[in-house]
Amino acid sequence: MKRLAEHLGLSQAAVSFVINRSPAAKSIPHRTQELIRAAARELNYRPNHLARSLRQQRSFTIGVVVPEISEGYAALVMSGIEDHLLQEGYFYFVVSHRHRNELIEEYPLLLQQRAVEGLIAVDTALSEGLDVPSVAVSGHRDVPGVTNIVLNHAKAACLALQHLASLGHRRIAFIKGQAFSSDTEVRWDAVREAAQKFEIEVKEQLTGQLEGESSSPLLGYQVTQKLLGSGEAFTALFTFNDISAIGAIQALREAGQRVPEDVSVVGFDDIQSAAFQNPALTTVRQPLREMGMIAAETLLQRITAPANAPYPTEIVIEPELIVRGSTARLAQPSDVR
Amino acid sequence: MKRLAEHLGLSQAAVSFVINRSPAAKSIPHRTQELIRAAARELNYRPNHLARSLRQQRSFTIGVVVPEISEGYAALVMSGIEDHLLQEGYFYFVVSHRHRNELIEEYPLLLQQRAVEGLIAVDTALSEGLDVPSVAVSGHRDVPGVTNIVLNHAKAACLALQHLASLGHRRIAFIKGQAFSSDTEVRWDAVREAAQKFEIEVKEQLTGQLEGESSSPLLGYQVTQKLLGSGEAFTALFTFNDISAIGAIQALREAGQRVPEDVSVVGFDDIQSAAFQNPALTTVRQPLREMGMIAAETLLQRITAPANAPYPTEIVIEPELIVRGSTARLAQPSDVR
DNA sequence: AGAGCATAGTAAACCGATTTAGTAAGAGAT
DNA sequence: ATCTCTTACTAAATCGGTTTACTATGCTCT
Repeated sequence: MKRLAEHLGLSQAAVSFVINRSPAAKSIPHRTQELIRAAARELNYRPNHLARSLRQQRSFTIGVVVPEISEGYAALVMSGIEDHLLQEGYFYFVVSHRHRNELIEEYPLLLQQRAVEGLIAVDTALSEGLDVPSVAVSGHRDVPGVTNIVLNHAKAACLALQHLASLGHRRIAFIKGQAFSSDTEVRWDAVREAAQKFEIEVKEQLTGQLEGESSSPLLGYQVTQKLLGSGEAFTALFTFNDISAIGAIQALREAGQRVPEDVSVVGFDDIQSAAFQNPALTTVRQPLREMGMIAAETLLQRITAPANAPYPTEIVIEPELIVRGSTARLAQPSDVR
Repeated sequence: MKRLAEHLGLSQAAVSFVINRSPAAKSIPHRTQELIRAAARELNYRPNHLARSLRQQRSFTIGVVVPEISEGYAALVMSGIEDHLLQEGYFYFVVSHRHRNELIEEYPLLLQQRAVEGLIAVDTALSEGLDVPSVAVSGHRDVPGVTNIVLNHAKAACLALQHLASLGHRRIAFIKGQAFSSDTEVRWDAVREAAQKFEIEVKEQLTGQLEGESSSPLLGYQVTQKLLGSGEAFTALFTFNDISAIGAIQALREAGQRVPEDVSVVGFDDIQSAAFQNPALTTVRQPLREMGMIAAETLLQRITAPANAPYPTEIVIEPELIVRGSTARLAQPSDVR
């Protein structure tokens, strides 16, 4: 920019006014403005965003914290976030912590050092004391300064169990999420409540839990093998997510159970490949992309709002049941009394 | 930092020397250093990364350009990139262009404005005239300043066709990638060459092409329907990627063909869910995560190397054939003469 | 005593922009 | 002729650090 100003024989200030169409530019005649713009184009001038951010104390950058990138869940949310963010002229940093606690603590601080104007945490518990507005997708802890975007888990559980109950299922097995997943606890509470409502017994031996960091179908496969080995019969299985449902179906098949004839399976999330499984997965759809978009939108609103303006602490998203081929009516009720 | 210096009764320079452990700090006695560090900890001082980047002309930031985030392909590569980058203290911006040309042009410029020290383009053609070192994953155009990371497509095609040929298949259908995908052309050339080698005829009516922006199995489903409608019989299908293979299998089934008994299907990529399809997908594995890591590693090496140092223009990655359940020996040779 | 050197710092320039406060020149009003 | 107002800018401060060049003090050696 210094070169530009010199080349034009003007001051940097004048150039800056014109380039930024700042109100101060009104005192600069049209002809000069044209000259400046032409020169900028000719010299291929692009303002240095760092310098601008430093001076204006506006970086137009936000930080996104996710557990890991490969996961269908985070990728979908990110794609929604990105959609809204780039459209509004913001860029974002992504960091993934792989559930390592020291990283979960450290990354938000590092991001703030990099002058992000806000944070979006996906399936990650944010600690207190952040200096910037934050949004937590699937956040359930009540942290000052954080807006939680949560699914209506009560409804989600009802949709799934109602569907299974209406097909005649009473002996239902469940797969809970990993302990570190934010939704695990809330969803499990919702499931138990819904089960009570539909008078379905939740048996200890028929509840498994995903274990392990990765998000591979293998985890669901292993838990399902355990459930099958418990000796308790079941005619339906409600899994924590679609990925584990895929593994579960594999395990059921290998044990000689047909899906959905012998065992119905309901997944969760509705990831892209859910529709193209064989059989296609019946699942509780979380609108992950939309949740990402809403997260970004909410965050930007909070960033541009006055510092002490009130903000929502929770935004509830409605789930939807997508019925496909992995659930079917129970042929002969197993629950004969 | 100004506050810190005042609070200590020292100059900013002294504080800076100590905080950064710069060589100039050697003239500052241990006791004072301790004092400074203690105060920094106490006041919870965190240096402003923008200011630092501006002065040092080092942002420790790189830009990653991808077609879209939801795709399994890009997500896997990104996860490899992230792994290496964060470990080395770099952060990165992600932008996705969704195959819109003006964005493909514009984003690298915007990223450079944001002072990225390098670019990684995933399945995206970089234009010439970039000011920073760049790496293109699956880049095939020869652009000055760009290191291409490419799969050995010749080998990939051989692996797949050799496998099919050894199972007795001669009438093989092919699904090419979308025109905008960087690998499409190179891979297709490799396939034709390999076909010649194994004396397999590549018939016009038995070659389809994916069409459409999205990366859903639906695309593969539609192309396969066309292939089935062509009237030409085939006993094997080699698809452009696993996603389309999944759709293809669906279409084959609906047309009454069993996989693998009637038609063998070979996919490409080996995405996570490939192993958990039913039947599990035989596929040519691209080590996408490793490719991402290598891309990041190469880029950082180039960034820290002297400006005019020589750099690799191409790094070739070897594919691997993963045989699973979607391919089988041909029961009765269809190619009776 | 004076030169030479190490020690312990500091003042000020600098990175590349934005922004505030101010100025010089000319026009119009009185 | 002088005052005021507008026009068309400019000088310099600023953002928050890093870095270069320099200084003041004390010690050692001859």
